[in-house]
Amino acid sequence: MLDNHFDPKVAEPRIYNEWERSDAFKPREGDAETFSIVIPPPNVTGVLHMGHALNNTLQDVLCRFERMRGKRVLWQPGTDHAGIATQMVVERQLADAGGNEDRRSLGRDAFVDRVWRWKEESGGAIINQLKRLGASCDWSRERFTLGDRNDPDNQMAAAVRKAFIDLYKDGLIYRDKRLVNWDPQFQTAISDLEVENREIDGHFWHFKYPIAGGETYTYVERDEDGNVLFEEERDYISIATTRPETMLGDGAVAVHPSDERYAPIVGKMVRLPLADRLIPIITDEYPDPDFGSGAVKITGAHDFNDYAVAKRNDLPMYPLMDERARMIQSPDKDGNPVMPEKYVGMDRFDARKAVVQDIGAQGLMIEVEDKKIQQPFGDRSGVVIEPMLTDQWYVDAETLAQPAIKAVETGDVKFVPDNWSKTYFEWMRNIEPWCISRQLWWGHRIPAWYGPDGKFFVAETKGHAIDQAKEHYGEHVELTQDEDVLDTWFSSGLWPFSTMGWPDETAELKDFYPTSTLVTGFDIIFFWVARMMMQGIHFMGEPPFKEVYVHALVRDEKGAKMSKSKGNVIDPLKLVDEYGADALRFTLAAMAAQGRDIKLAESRVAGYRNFGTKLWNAARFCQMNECTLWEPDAFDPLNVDLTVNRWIVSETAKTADTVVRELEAYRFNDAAGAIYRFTWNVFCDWYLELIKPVLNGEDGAAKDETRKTAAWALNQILHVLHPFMPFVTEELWGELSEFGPERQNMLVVDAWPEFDAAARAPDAEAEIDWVIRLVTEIRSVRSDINVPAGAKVPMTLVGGDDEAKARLERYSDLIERLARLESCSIASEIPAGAVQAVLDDATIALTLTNVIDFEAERARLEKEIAKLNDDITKIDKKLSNEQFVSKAPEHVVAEQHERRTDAVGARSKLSDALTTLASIGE
RNA sequence: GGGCGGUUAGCUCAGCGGUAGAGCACUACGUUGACAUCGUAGGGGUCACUGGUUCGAUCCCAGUACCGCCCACCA
Repeated sequence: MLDNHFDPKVAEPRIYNEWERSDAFKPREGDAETFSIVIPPPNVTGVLHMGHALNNTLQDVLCRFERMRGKRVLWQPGTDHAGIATQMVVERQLADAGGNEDRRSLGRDAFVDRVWRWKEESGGAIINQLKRLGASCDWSRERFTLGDRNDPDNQMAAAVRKAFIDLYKDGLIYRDKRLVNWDPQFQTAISDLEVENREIDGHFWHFKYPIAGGETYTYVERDEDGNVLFEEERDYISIATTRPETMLGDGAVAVHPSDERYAPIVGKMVRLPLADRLIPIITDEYPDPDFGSGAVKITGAHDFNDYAVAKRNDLPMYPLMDERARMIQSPDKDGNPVMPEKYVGMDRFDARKAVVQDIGAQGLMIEVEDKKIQQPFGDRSGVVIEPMLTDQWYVDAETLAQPAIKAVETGDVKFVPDNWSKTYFEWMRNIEPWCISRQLWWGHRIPAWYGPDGKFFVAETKGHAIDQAKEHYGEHVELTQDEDVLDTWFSSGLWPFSTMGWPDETAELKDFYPTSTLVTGFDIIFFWVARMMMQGIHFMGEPPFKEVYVHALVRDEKGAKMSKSKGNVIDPLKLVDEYGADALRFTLAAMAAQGRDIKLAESRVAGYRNFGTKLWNAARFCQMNECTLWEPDAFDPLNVDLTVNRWIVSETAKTADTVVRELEAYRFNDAAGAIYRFTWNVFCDWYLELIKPVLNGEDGAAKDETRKTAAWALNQILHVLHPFMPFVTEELWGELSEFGPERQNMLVVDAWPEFDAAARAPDAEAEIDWVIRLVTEIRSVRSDINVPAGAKVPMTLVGGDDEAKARLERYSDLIERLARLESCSIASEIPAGAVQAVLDDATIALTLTNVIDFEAERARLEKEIAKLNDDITKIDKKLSNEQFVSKAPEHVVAEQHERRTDAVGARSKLSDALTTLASIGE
């Protein structure tokens, strides 16, 4: 006998172990259709958050669904080494340890070893957390983006090397010196995507750059019509900046060619204050005459715009800072120092203060404006990014993007919902070269070796590089490997095929690539989806997935992004502890409508926990009534006789169809809603109530059939609900099944129910629907006029067609029970003093002489009548509109007529009742 | 500056050219042998605003107002 509650804490781990032990998550054998998903690999040292919970729940729903449908399902799991993020954690650990150790003092090998140890220590955590959620990944295939460090054949690393070398050979990877986003905290380059622009409070300093030789000019400011607003003699040009320290590296001052204010001095030199160099005033399209003074200082080596201007105009670019953003000396083309000695070694922000002060001291400060300014921050480090001129490795993303764009344009790859393809196109069509080198230690080292003169050789191994070098130099030379590692996303981009054994031609690749679906949040469309598309198409010849289901991001109840600093993080594991994994999963699925974000309210989780309990108790009821003898082969749902059984078979089939349809369209919420409503509002609320008299009655064919049907319907529920609530359904399946020797399998691998169209029984649906409506109507009336819940009253059906009468007779026992009636009968006259309600064209009369509440009854009737009047008025308005009658589709017009007839009929009956009531009341 | 979403019941959200829905919360009643993590009944919405298309608009179109997100080099 089942307990009266399901205890997820005990049952879930046990069930999960059983699944794993039975290899339920491995792709089944055979040649059935395949279905594959690669997991978005979580950071190896990460902790499961709500985003993972949603992402993996949805993947698991799909995998379990398809597995039950008989497909060979591979859900490929694994973790990502997450270069910067992980290195950062370990560096912080060193710092927190309080010793003098840091990354540099440890040295590369020792540090990397430290990170590996941290990975080994914490790397299992997130996997175990995914298991607690119920994720049905094939864990025997777990992969790590860095591979296994003890494996000399490390295939994941081989895949990365091969990808790099092939792209290099194809001219799609190159080395270049250009301005990159430099993170002074981590001392590495980062890609555009890892930069977060934030608006902060800053200042806008206005300086004077004196014209060389003390020359002056007439500065004239005009309005739109050319009228002079302001005019003065100046011996300077006014420039404005939010970053004064960069002025030390200015190469010119630029003005717009059309800017007449500065026309007199274009081509002249200004004296750069502090640095005491002469720089030219040039024209360029870049400056906006309406912004600031219209004159822009050009610091080619520390600003992306200025870099472009400097390149166009062949201006010198002076690097001003080192890797930690401390000011450094830089020579000009004649070898003279550019940086005044006093600033050398200063931090950039200290230098800023010093420059501002020194400019002021020289009387060259015009004003300081407080201003909101956009500043780039490293998304991991949180420090201001410094544009720096460095040598880096780049991927020619533009070339790789073309087929990736085309694949989506042609529909080979579909985004669901489709509007995300716009976001994808927008980015892909404007893609910039992808900087893939990182000055980190944790990652795949770049397979390039340098000769003594800086010439590099890209090769699989050092040996091969040396061979190449020998050919190049004509003699053996010592080579040193590039110090840098690759951007994490370079290896993540290979994930759909590297995890399946690429570059080897494996059976897995043949069977499971391309994958069926990618399930991901929209925040990594650029980072990951785009890169997988580019690399997948390039290396495998076809896109890595057929569909990309993009789900929402989980927010807190107020819609704020969950973040540790806000303290609004809801820990999915706490919810699992409290409500069970099934409840959390169901909540996430039910809320996965295709919007932008999911605001999670804990009350929903509690609600779905209750749903699990409801199901549990329904099963318990079935068990008590011996509805557990399910022998699917021996029972044919199409062959049941009792209307109520034919009805539940029909409703079950309808629901299963809906769930399939909705899941195939990724409408998880609709699928979840359908099975929820069926289970609770149809099976529990009505079917079980309707069959109680049969189950409590005498043994016989009817009881036997009903037991079997109930068991069957419950079984269908367990199957259809399993993808959403795998634990409780598996537990019930185990508890209620009679395990014969031939039925050893668990629900997780059992077959999804197939339904014959013949399972649908419209006549049974109509009949039971009538009973339900009748009972509901009676209950409603009773409640409205305050009939005590325990009071049993006689009911009489007056009027109505033969079918209604027949139904009443057929179900009188049931109706009496469910509506708490003393009796029900059929009469041609309404009994005196009866309370009346209308069902179709029949009148329901309740005789309650002793218990009637006249006032309540009058109020009830008046309200009903008013409502009907309202309806009728609305309908009349429509029907009297010629345009409506002539233009609306026939069935709509007919429906209005029908509704009017019904309403008028009901109104007349209720009006009569009101009149009668008035006469009694007096 | 571009782009994309959102605005529906107290809250969190579905829906969608033809009588506005769910969960939670709320109210009343209820110890009917599955279930109080429950049952029965009920209250609650001019579907942001303004125009347009249409016989008919919460739904389609345009605009407005708020809110949110993404992208972008205004020094």
